[in-house]
Amino acid sequence: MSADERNGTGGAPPIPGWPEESAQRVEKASALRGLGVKVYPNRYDRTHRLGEIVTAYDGKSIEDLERLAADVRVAGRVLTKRGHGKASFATLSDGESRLQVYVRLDGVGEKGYRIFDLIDLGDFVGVAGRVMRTRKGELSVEAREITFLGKALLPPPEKWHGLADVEIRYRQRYLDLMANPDVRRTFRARSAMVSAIRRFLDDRDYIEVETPMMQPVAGGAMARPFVTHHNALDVDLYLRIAPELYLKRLVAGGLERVYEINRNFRNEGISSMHNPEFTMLEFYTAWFDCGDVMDTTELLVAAAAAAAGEGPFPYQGREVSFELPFPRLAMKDAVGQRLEAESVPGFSRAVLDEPERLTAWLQSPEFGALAARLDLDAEPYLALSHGKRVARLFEELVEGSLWAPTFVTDYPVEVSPLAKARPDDPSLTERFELYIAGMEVANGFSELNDPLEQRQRFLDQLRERERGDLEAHQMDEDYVRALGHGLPPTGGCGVGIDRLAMILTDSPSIRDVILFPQMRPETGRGRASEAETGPDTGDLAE
RNA sequence: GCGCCCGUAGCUCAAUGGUAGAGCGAGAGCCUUUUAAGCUCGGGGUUGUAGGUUCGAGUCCUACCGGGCGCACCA
Repeated sequence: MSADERNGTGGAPPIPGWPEESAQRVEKASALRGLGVKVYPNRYDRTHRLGEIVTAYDGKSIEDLERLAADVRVAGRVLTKRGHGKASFATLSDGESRLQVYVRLDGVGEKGYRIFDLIDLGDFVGVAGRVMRTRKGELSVEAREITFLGKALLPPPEKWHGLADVEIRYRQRYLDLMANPDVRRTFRARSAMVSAIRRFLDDRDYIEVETPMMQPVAGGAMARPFVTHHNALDVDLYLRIAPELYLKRLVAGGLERVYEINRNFRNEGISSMHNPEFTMLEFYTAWFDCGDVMDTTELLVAAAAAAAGEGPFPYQGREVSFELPFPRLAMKDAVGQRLEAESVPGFSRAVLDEPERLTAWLQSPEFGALAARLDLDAEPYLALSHGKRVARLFEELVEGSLWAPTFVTDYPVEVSPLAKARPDDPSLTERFELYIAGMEVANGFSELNDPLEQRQRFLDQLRERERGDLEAHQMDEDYVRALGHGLPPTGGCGVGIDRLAMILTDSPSIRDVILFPQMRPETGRGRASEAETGPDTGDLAE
C-alpha cells in the first residue's frame, strides 16, 4: 500500500456508516500484515500492570532507574502519541492507570519503529523495555520491542473535551468508560458497595438465593409489570416487579435468613430516578419485626457507604452523612410537623387521626389555599381512603425534603398489603421506608403471616384494581397457600441499590449508575443495532 | 403520557434572514527526551429528516426523528 493509495480518496469504510477514518485504519492493518505482524494476536505476557510500574518506580530518580535497569513488559491502549521523527512518545492506559512509553528508532529497530508508526490512537500495544525517567521527569518505559496487540478501526473519543454527548455516553458506555475517569470511579464504587452489602449479609448468616424473574403472578410490589409469553407452556408470564413473595416462601420453608440482589422490572415511566430494570436487594429474617429490620438496615446502609468512600458524602451540592442511628419518624408526625410549620389555619396534628376531621379539613378553604400556595392538586384527595390521603400528603409535602437518612414509620394499611398491622392500631402497619436525599431508598416491614388476613388484603387490592388502579396488587393464591403452611414471624426489607449508588457517587441521574440504561432503540443512520444487518441498513452516504 | 430546551465537519463549538467558519482529530511532510509536543501543506458539510414562508433559510413556521430536563406514575 503506497502513500498515494492511502491518501485522499483511498478505500471506502469497511462497514457502511463507519467514518472515513476507519478505511485508513483498515489500510494500516493491511500494512501491518504486510510486515508479518499479527493484527489481532491472542495473548501477551506482561510482567506488570501499568499501575504496578508506577507504584514500584515512581519514587526513583533518573540515576536510580539507570542503576536498577529494570526490564519489564507492559500492555495497554494507546491514548496519545507524540512523534519526533526518529523518536516518539505514547501514553498507554490499561483502564486503571497510565504510563508513558518512549520509542526510539535505535531502540526498536527499523521494523519496530515502522510498526509503531502504524499505531493509531485506540490500538492496543505491548512494550518490552526498561523503566526510565525522561529529562522532563516522567516515568516511562523505553521500548526494546513493540508488539502489536489489536487494531481499533474506529477512533476513540476526542481527548481534550472527553466524551460529552450524553446519548453516546449511555448508548456506547465503553467510550464513556475510556474517556471519563469519573465514570470508571462511579462503577467501581458501585461494585464496592454491592460487595460490602453481600459481605455484611453473609457475615450474619444470610444465604443468597435466586428466585424467578418470570412469574405467573407479578407480586410483591405495587407496579405495572412487563408481560412475556412462554411458547411451550403457552402461558403469559410477567417479568417480576419484586422477588418478595418467593423469598418469604423460602423463609416458610426454613431458610431463616435469605437475601437476593437482582433485577426488578417495572413497566412505568423513565426518569432520573427510574429505569425500567433496576437492582434491588431484598433480605428477610425469621423472628425479626420491623424494628429489628430497621436496626439491621441502618447498619447495612452505613456499611455500604463506608465501602464506597468516606463520609460525609457530597450529593448535588449538599452533604449526606450516614451517622448512626438514623432518626425515626411516624408518617403522620412527619406530615403534622410539616403542616404545623406552615401554620395552616384549621389544622392540628389530631386531624390526621380522625377520618371525619381530615375530610372536613380537605374540603376547607384553608386547605384549598394551602394547595394553591404549594402547587398541589387538591382534587384527588377526596376520592381516597383516609390512609391513602395521609400517604399522599406525606408524598407531596414531606418526601422530597427528607435529606439526612430518615426512617418513616407507621404506614397506612391501605398502601401496605403485605405488611403486618400494628397490634394497637389496625389502620397502621409495622412498616418503614428509608429516605435519603429526598429519595425512597429502602422499604421494610413486619411480614404479614396470617394467611386469611393476607387473602382478605389481596381481595381488597382486587377491588382497587377493578376501580382502575393498575398498580394494585394481584391475587396470589399460591402465596396464600404457602402462608397457610406457616411463615414464622419475619421481618423483610428492600433496598434500591441504584439509588443508594447515586447518593454515594454524587450522581444526579440513575442512568449514571446503570451501565446500560434503557434507551429508545436506535434507528437508521448508521446507528441501527440489529445484529444481523450490522450498524447500518440504509444510508450509505453517512 | 404532557410541557420546556437542544440537534452545524469525526469531536468541541462559531456564523444581525444575505458566499457555512475555527480549534482539535484524521491525511501528506519535517523533527531522536515529548507530554493538549511543535512547524508546513492539502482535504473535510444535503446545517437531524420532510415540508412551508421568503428574491434569499443554519437562522422564521409546521410536522416528524433522536436526546436532555421538568411534571405525572412509581422505587
